[in-house]
Amino acid sequence: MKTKDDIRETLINVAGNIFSKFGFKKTTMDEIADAARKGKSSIYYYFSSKEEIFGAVVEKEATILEKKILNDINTTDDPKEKIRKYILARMNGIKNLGNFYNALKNDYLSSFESIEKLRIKYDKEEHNLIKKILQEGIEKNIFYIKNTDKTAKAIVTTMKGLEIPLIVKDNKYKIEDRLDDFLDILYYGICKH
Amino acid sequence: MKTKDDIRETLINVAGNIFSKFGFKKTTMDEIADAARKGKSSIYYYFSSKEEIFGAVVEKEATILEKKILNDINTTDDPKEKIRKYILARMNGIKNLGNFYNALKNDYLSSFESIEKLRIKYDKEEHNLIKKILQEGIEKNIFYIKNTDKTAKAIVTTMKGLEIPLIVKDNKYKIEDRLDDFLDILYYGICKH
DNA sequence: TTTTCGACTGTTTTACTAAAACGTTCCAAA
DNA sequence: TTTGGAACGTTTTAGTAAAACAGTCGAAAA
Repeated sequence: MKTKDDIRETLINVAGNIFSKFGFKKTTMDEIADAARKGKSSIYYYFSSKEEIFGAVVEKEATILEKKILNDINTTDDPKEKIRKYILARMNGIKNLGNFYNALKNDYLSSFESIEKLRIKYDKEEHNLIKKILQEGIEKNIFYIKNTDKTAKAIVTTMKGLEIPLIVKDNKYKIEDRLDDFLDILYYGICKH
Repeated sequence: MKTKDDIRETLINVAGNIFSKFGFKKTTMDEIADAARKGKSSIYYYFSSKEEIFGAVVEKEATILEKKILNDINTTDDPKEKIRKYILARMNGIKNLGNFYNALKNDYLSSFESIEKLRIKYDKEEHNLIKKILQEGIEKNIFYIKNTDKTAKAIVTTMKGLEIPLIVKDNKYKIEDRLDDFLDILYYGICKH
């Protein structure tokens, strides 16, 4: 017998499939209900609104991405390599999460408060993770960084810049091709020493 | 007596004011004509289409920005300082040019071919300018760079990332506050040496 | 000859409306 | 506890006639 949580999860998966295809606005509660073989109003027994079920979908995807990233960076001990793996995993994840993010943007120009809160939460986690890698690099005597907080901020912002071609759906853009040029600057800078 | 070119330029200025306020789509040829105290069809004596006069406006603004940038970076001989001045001038310029760029984006999702060509042209000029500064730095024994072309590409991409908060109109965002953290990484990297 | 513009053309946008679809609630049944 | 049919108020859509639009033309003014 299926528990309440099981059905909730099924609904999240079903809804996720439809949302990723049609975006938030063009997905109707009826469609989700039909695909889940339920009555439309039954969904309201599990979620209080369309926005809430969408938020649950996004949160699930983000959690999967986070796990994948953490897993990837733990395949190495070298902080330099960790940063590399981090950026690669993140960029590849963005391609998928970007679907949801974009779907939102195109539907409503302003996103929801609940999603915005999620974004801020993951931004903070991202910042802390980078910071941790940097500190690890300092301890291992590999990095020399005056202010890990500011440096992490700079790296995160730069990474967001790298992401744009992905979100704008520039298909010919290959991260791997450019990543090493970036890392080279990030690690060693351009000044003589 | 005003020459044809004089009137053309007046029209560009008048149109520029209106375009920057209302964007491409919401600006009508009648409005431009009225503001210039001309009949609408007279404008077609100077420009072949609405798109052409818009292109002329954008080109003029871009040229002004380019002059300002070139002027700024020539106030110093230090390549490091040149890059700093370049980014500052560029970012501040984007705030204004962003008006036009955004106006276009919000009106039509896809921009015009003619504007796209301009963008590509200025992207190339930007790349070459950065490359020139880098080479100057190498000659002066300040920079150590394996591949100036790839490095210039990396810097330009990073700069585009820095621009986003400006285009998204994040008013509290101050470039100056973060610029030096970026430059510190760009110049010296994060690795011990 | 160079420049201007009123009148015109075909197309696109707007303003309006009624009908359909939507998210959400309610409540009785399972 | 869980389900879904019916109903509610709101939003979106489809359709349409009128207005506004970009662009043309040819005659007149400079």
